[in-house]
Amino acid sequence: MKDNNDMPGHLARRFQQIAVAVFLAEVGEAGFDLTPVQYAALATIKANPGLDQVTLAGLIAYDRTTITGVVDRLVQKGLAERRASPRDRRARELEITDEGRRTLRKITPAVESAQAIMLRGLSAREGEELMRLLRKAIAAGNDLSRAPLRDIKA
Amino acid sequence: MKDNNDMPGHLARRFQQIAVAVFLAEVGEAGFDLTPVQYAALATIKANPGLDQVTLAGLIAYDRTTITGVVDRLVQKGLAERRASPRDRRARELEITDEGRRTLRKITPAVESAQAIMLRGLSAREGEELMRLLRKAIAAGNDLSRAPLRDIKA
DNA sequence: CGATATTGATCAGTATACTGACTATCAGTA
DNA sequence: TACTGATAGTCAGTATACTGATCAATATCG
Repeated sequence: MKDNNDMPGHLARRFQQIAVAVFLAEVGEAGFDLTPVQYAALATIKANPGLDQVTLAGLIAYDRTTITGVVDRLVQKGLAERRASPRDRRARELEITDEGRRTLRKITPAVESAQAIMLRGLSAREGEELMRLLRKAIAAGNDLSRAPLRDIKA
Repeated sequence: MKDNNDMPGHLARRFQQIAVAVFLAEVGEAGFDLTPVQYAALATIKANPGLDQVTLAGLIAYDRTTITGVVDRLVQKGLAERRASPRDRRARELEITDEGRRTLRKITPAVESAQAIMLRGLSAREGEELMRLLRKAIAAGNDLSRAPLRDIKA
């Protein structure tokens, strides 16, 4: 039988598990309580003020049913605001708060240090190559998950 | 600000997400209802008859609190058995059932096809290189998660 | 031997992810 | 305009993962 170590699926799970643990450890040591998912959502809200939840989900490849809870927690922590859209009464517009901006700014060193720690077993060249291969595999499989990455609609 | 695509953590999450979706789709089409996690656990039980839950968790790098539920579901589906250990009354010995063996045998083609689909954007050489780099990064970060990979105790 | 530490398993609580269903709303068309 | 289809958001239910706690049993050491 094939070993676990020959299964890309198993390696994917394991690497992700380590990535999350490292992120939480670094960010926690810096005094913040933010998950990788919450961080990415908050950074994306800041970069795209007023976007709705479906667009946010598409930009970071989250499921639309997951994004509800993530935004709930960002709002509850005072980092983001959710308000009804004036143009589409189904949609909610998302906005980062000043507190959210402050948090993002102060948390950045911890986030970048976490990304480095995840790759600490690899040389700089290998780290680049790993990211290139992941990007390529992900691009080819983007539509295979329920939550594909999507551009902002024109 | 750094793009998501430059963050190994984000790429890890995305690749894993696709890997799980592909696994469930392939296995589902083959007529089985087994998650990647359940599959790995069942295959490991088969390869190590009579092992206890902590050892199982270590062999596939699962958290010990997660393994309880996974084994619950394997038992509930009739694929594995959990019984008290005669040597250590705290421990549960795990055994695969005939039904579990049959399922493993019949599911293998779907599992292997899933592993191929995950890498379909890459050449064979690139796929090998991706796995090598993941293994290397994982080895260096093994102890950073709460559920590190562990050998069977001597 | 007895006190202490460790270990195997489980539980409660929280946070992703997903399936599938549902409501409200909007868009396009006959 | 009425009908149809699509879309935004949410909810209930299930399955990983983790934190931290607890209980029972074993191991270790003075």
